[in-house]
Formats: sequence, C-alpha cells, structure tokens
Amino acid sequence: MSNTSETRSTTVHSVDRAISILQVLARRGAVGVTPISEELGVHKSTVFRLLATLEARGLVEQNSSRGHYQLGYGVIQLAAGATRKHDLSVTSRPICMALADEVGETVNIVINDGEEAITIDQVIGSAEITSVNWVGQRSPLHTTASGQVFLAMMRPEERQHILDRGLERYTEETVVDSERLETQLAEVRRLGYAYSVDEHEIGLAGVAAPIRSLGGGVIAAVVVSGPSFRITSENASELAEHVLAAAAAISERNGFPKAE
Amino acid sequence: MSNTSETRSTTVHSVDRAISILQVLARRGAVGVTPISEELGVHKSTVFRLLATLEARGLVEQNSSRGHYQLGYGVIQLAAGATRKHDLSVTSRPICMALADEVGETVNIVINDGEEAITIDQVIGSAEITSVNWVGQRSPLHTTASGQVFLAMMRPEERQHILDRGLERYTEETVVDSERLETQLAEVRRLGYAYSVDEHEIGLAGVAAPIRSLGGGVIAAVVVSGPSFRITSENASELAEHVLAAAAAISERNGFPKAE
DNA sequence: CGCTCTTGTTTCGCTATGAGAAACACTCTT
DNA sequence: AAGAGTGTTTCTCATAGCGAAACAAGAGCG
Repeated sequence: MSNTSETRSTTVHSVDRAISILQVLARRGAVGVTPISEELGVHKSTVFRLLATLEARGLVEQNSSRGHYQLGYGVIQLAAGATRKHDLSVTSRPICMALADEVGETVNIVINDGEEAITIDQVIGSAEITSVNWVGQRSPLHTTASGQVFLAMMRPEERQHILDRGLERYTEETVVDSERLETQLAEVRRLGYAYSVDEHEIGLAGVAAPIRSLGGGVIAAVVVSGPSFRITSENASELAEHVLAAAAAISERNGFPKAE
Repeated sequence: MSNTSETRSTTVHSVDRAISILQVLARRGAVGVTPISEELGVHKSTVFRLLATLEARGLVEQNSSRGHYQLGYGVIQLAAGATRKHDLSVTSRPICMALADEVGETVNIVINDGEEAITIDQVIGSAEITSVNWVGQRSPLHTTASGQVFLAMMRPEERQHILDRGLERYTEETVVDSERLETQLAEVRRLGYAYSVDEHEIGLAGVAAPIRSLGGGVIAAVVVSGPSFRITSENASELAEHVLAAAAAISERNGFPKAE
C-alpha cells in the first residue's frame, strides 16, 4: 500500500508497516495474523514475515504455538530508555514554554533525588525582570513547593526517614515542626498541588504539581515560581489549575493514562 | 549487513535495522546519524532514511533542526499498550512456573481492582493434592497475603477509605480491628512482603510480594499459597526470598528498573 | 572573519529484498 | 470425519531500499 502521492516517499515502506502492526497490537492486545492483515490491507504472508522479524527482536511474542501475537518485553525495554528521568525535560519543554507564556511566570521542572529537589529545566516567564538560573541547583524538600509535592506523595516511612533527620530553618516562615509539616502535606495531597511562600527565601513563592509516569509514581514536579507579591494565596488556586493541567499533559507524555 | 549464513533469512532486513536503531537510542539517549551508522555498520544515508520513517511515525524525535535523534513519545504509547494489566499474566507466567517448580506450592498473580483482589493467573504446585482454580475469583484485601500487600503499599487516605467501610470477619484469625491491621501492614512494608495464615480460610496460608511497574507503582502481587501445615511462620521468610525474587523479575519485565 | 572539517541531508542507478500468489499444515467447528 | 479458517512456507518478479556520490549547513580553529 502507498499512502503518499509522491512518486518516491522518503519513508521506508516495510518499516512503516511494521510500526502499524505494533500499533494494532498496542491497541487490541493479542491478535492473529489474519485480523492484522485485514485491518492494514496487507497480505497475510507479509504480516507474518514482519511479525517474525519483530518477534526475533523481542518486540512481539506469540502466546502459543500458531497462536495470537502480542507486544513483547522489548517494547517495554525501549520505553524504559525513552522515559529515563533526565530526558524528561525534553518531553516537557514545549508544555513548560506554553505554561510560562500563559501565566507569565517562570516554570521549572524539578526531580527528587531522594534527599533533595533538583531543577532540571527552566523556562523564564515574561514578567521576570531578573532571571535566576535554577537548573542544576538543589533545594531542600520541606521548604519548596516542588519538594512538598514529593514529600506529600511519597510513602510515609520514606517521609519519616527524611523528617527524622531534622528540618533546617531557612526563614521565619520555614516549617520545622514535623507534625505541622505533616498537616501541611495532608493539605497538599487533598488539593493535589503545593503552594509555598517565603518558606525557602523571603519574597519567593511557588505552586507545584506532580508529574506521574506509567505506573502512577511521581517522577518529577512542574513548578511556577516568582516573587510573593505576584504569587499570592489569592491567585494561587487559579495558578494551580494551569500547573495541574501542564502536569497532566506531561504525565500523559510519560505514559500515565489520560484522565477521562 | 547480513547476520545469517543462510541464503535467505526469514526476517525483514530493513525492519531489523530500524529496531537496532531504536535500541541504540534507548541505550545512548540522544545520538547523531554518524555514530549510529558507525555502531551498526550501516551507511549513514540508510540510517537517515530509517530515522525519517521512525520520526514520521513518532517513535523517534530530532531534538533540533539537523540535531541529534532520540526516542519519541510513540515508544511510550506502545509500551502503555504492552504493560496493560491483564496482559501481565503473559509476562509473568514463565517466572511463576519456575517459582512453582522451585517451592513446590501453588503460585498466583493477583491484581487490585481498588476494592478487592482478583487472581488473574495460577500455576499449580507439585505438592498440591487437590487444586482450586483461583483464576477470576475475588477475595477481600484484608484477609489475604496479596490483599495485605496492596493495602500496605497504597496511599494512607486510600487505605483509610477501605478501612472505614469496616472489615468483615472470615475466621477466628481475621483481623477486623483497624489499628491492629495498620500495625500488621507496617510490618508488611518493613519486610517488603506479606505472610497471612488462617485469616481468610482456616488451613490456608500465603506469602505475597508486590509487582511494580516503570514508575514504581504496585500493579499486582505474586503469591505462593498452600495449606498452613506446609506454609508456616518457620519457613515463611525463606519462602519470601523466592517470592521477592520472582516479584523483582516480573517487575523488571514491566519496566521497573533493575535493582543493582 | 574566513576557511576547513564534520555531519546531516538529498539524489541516483542498481540489485537484492520484500511483495503477493499459491499451496501446505494445522486446528477448530459442525 | 469433513470442511472451513488461519498460521506458515515457498517461489517468482517488480521495485523498494541500498550505498556511493554529492550537496548543504553548522561548528571549530587559526
């Protein structure tokens, strides 16, 4: 089959067909040679040969002798390479640019290394007079909006381990009492986002939402941050809606099922 | 390149090459045309044409004009299809068969539908005199080893929601007190596995460990179960080692990073 | 700033590959 | 037991995919 009006397409026909087969299997689960042939309009001997190639490389498996075909472990292995953490900024960058444009503030992507938060990408907002480059910088979990997202969503014993090490005070507003922080984190779980003001640095505020991966785990956070005179408790919930939408879009690109 | 001494291989050459390119990108991240050409021993115009095909279908992206190539969102979408829950039994089946052979008891794969545990696959152990087919059967979360794995690993407010509905007594050994169950579940989190005996049915015992996916979320449990005179508190920890190893192998096949 | 080198991209002619037709083998259904 | 349907294999042929050569663009160096 040809799907282009050009005499010679730049794409490789048989690779195109093989990808179509993979997509049929992703959508339909275990399927036979004949239904694939009918759906794609390709001869069943061709389908068979392409499946044999995909099977030889582990992208496809046959569930019994002469049985149906389904996606194999090799696809999961490829995806594991595709979703490695530090490539997250590549998939999220266009969404962050759109968000920065939308809200006018700086947008960061932050990951959790288990002990601290690390900013891996940043888009400067239009409202910024001066720009601090946060990329590569570490920050404590308890004082930043993104850090509070990580603390809120992690398992209690993992969080307890962190709290047991003590909480360092950064400003007069820093919460250093474990019980009070737990209360605050319960609110983060209830709302689905964190809002932090003056806790890490006087005059600095932020709104953060979790980025989830295929299995639902939190792999990063998207944060809108700026001066606390612009990011106030009055407009934080409106800002949060934009941040949550961006986090959902990024999560979807990382395999998290789309919310209906 | 030809990797077979036969005159004509059954696999499709160009599809084979395209998959090799995907695997290079999964391993190396963003790479250029020339390094891929050198690593695979394929002409760079061929690599370019194959990359163009993969890019057209979304499996590969170029990070800037004339820039390096990397895996695209399309691979994650394929993997989302590959890791759907009910296909889990296919990836886990060989590991369960090996585990059943190893420990001599029946092995089940159980998923959590949010309210109850459901067995989706079963391998009968050699020590079984009679065999009960658990596949398709539902069981409560608080009385079974797998159910306790799910309760232990879920977020506290989700668990609270379940506990608030009340716990039904099945035997004299069923724990129906929420605080006592929470203590038990804390032990499950500490050990990484659950051991349940006589709580669901007198004479029935089991050891269960969580199966995790790419993002770390618990998607299922692998359980060894049998009569309580064979699965005792004495041999449960030894049995648990085998179960944990099987759960880790299944988790890895579902994209969870291999523990070093 | 200009030149050189490297790499991504494009074009073209040729042949080895991938296509479909036909047939075979196996399983399921009646 | 026979027929239908589907997975698998073989064979011939047309063309798609290959590599060589050349071009275009960007990076690095003097």
